[in-house]
Amino acid sequence: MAIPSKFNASLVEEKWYAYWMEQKYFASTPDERESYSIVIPPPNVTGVLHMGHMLNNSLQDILIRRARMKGLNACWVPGTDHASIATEAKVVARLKEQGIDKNDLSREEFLKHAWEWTDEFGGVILQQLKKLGCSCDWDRTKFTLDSDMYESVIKVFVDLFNKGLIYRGYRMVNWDPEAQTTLSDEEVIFVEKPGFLYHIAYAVEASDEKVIIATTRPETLLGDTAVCIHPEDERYTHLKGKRVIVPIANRSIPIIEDEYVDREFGTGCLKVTPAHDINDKALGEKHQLEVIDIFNADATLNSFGLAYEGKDRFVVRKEIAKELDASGALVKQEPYNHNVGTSERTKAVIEPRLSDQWFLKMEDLAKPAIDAVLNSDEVNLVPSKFNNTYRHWMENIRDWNISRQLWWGQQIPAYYFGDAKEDFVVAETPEEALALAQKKSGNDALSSEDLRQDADVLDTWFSSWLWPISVFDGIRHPENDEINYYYPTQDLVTGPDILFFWVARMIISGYEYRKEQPFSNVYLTGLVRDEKGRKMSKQLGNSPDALKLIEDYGADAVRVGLMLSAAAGNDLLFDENLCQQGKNFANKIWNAYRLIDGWEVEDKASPNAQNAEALDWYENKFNATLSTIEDHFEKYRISDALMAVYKLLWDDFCSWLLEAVKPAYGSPIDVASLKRIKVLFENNLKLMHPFMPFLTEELWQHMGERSKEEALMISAWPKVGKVDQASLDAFELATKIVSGVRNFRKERNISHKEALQLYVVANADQVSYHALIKKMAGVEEIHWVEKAPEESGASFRVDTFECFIPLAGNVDAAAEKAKLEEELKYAKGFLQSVRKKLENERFVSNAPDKVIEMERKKEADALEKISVIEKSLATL
RNA sequence: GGGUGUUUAGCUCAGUUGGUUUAGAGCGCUACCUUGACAGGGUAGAGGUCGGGGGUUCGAAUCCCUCAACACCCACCA
Repeated sequence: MAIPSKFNASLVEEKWYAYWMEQKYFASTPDERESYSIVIPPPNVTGVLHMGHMLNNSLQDILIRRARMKGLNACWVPGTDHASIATEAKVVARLKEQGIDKNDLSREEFLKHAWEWTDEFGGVILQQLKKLGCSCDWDRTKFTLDSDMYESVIKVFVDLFNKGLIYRGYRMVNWDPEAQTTLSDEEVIFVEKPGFLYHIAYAVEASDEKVIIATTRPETLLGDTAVCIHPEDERYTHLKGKRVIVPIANRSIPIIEDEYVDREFGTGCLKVTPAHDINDKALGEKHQLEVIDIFNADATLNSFGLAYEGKDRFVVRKEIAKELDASGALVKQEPYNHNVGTSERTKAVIEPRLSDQWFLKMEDLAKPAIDAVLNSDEVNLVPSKFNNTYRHWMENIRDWNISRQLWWGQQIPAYYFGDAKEDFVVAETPEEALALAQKKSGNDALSSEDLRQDADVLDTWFSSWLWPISVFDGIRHPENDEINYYYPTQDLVTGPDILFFWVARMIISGYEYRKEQPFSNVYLTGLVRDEKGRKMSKQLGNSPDALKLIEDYGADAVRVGLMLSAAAGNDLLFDENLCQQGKNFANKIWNAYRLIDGWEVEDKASPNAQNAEALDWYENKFNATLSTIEDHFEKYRISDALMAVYKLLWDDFCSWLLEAVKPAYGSPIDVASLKRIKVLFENNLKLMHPFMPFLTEELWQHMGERSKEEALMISAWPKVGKVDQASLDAFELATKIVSGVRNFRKERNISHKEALQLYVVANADQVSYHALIKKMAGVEEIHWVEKAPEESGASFRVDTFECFIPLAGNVDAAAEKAKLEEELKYAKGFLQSVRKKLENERFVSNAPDKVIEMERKKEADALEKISVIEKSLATL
């Protein structure tokens, strides 16, 4: 059967994926084997596969496939996240296109639209992961809003509330006026924006004097309830106890004193707006100031905005500046760059706002999670440099604002039954809530009609922080077989950008609800950047279409391309050339198979010398490499592991082994050698399979008739065999001789086809792999001699052995001499550097014996080499 | 402002507690070869005073100090 000379990925990928699925190879159920589980970082349900997903899911697939082959019960749980803000924003935008305003809909109507959207686009990303070859147990696919997952979240909320860890607080929060919801601190991105520092004069009451304050937000002066000076600022001492008039508003407010004021900044005089600035709020509380909130939820001004009511904050800023200028109150307006908080999702400028929110107390919860990473090593961050970042955040952790003013999410299970602040109960169901409310109010007549559930939903992360537990239903049924079997999971692969959002919180919930870490290792990938080092983004348009890449290069090639430059924790500069390299590699392996497959077989022939030598060596080399690969995997050096496989296959297997055993054209290979080669090739395929699942499965099936139970993906990972280091060293010497001869040919333009005679000044038993040297170097005969023959020819040196090749034609004596002299110069220089050390008494007396011994050996070798070169020079 | 980390060949990176030949890999580059697996191939080669300066040591890419550039995280002074 003719096999095409190029590997065509598109012809095999779908076939094998379907086959693996049919055979249920991805599925896992608890059994007597040891478990190995990974939970996927759930992508947004409406998301589309991008390079970051490709990277971390390739990594997860590599880990899970290897574990599976190692005989562990491997389980990779896939799923998606409802991503409350992002999804709700998309749904709102879509409704807007259809001419529907969210505010005109009831909660139920809106949720119906949101579910329609989810059903339509949701899970596309999971289908895309299949194209990449991901071996997830799809039967276990979870969605954070599935009813069981929803229930788990509610149960946890109620539990934490009952433990006194969740509380309701009137706090200043980050308000996104566009999404009209609260954001956690982590969702606020500070961006440096150009603005102005406005110097505004406030008239001192009952005086002609004015006091100048500096602000970047003149529009908030309508909410001012004090002006603050530093108590020891002599410039303002005379103003203590006086009052000033707020321009425009014409209100009288007090001058207060606080050391919070930085005397160096601006005018050293600060206006205080407790409703709209976190620091001002603190000042306001301290000095018991009035709070005037001037904004509506959409950041337009409310009735406190007076004439500006209904206008947007940024419009008002300009107009107020104008009005102040007109009245002479605007003293100065200088350009000033400052950091402005913006919403991660909507990019809107955040408005600090006071409102009722739900909070989770974090300090005590965080303690076991700090210990797990920093002391007990129950959770291991890879690379460990993130430990410091983790510590810093965890030790300064603040209470988590978990409520969001959205509809898409788990609705907070708090039920209000009266108007007083404490007239509410928290319960898993409305029925339980009613009972609790009746009890709390002492009013048995209270009916479900009288209960009003909190309108807010929970932060998305409040459901995903339970992910490793809830996917195994460990919240609702803490003793079920699955959670007991699969939890804790082993490895988590994700980006460092969600170390706090998600990873830290999962560790926290793990200890709170399972008394155990959720995973042992966290592999933190880097960001995928483009070849110029820029972050990939839609705006820049520099993010390649992930699916197009798979189409163009094949999934295996893209996986290899990504892994080649993906050291843990380091950003990777993605270059499409890497996919090309992956594709070339796939093709190389494909052709290695074609070669083996095309050989004629001779039943009777017994292995010739170089076949036996080469095969023995490769078995050895394979084991040595496997052992380093295992070491790389243990340290999560995945790209190093791949590189080791890459070199084993390309250099050792193809360039040395196959070239060595390749029969002459038209000649057959002996059956024994071929059999060994095939076994070795199959072992190679196993090592490559986690990286290139499709190609390897295809070739595995070509290797022979296989029954269904013999798919490569469930075959046994090779075990590290014995490594004979001396034999590997001997092979290396042989390859150096081969290289020497090749070099010799190249320098003199001697064709590879022309057979040469090789003289080596050595005993035959000092060098191994004679047959292999002859074949690979195109040498007809190796002569083991005591001294180079005195005839026309040229020499070269390998280690301390002199090699000589006679040449019938003219030898360029001058060129040979120059070359030898160059070599001599190097050897002498080297000798000198070694001797410098050895002649240093302090070195000899202080350095360990082993080091000195090594230096002496270097010296002896150099001396011998020098003498060999000098002898050669003399004969010229 | 505080913190963490990075800086080694043209590019992307290794270099494990300072010492196995005056630094390694992959890609790229150069020359040549190649009509019997693969031109997406082969063989060989060039290319680095390990960011600058100082120090410790018999010995430093590796440890210490200092400077510089870059990256990320945290906080945020109106």
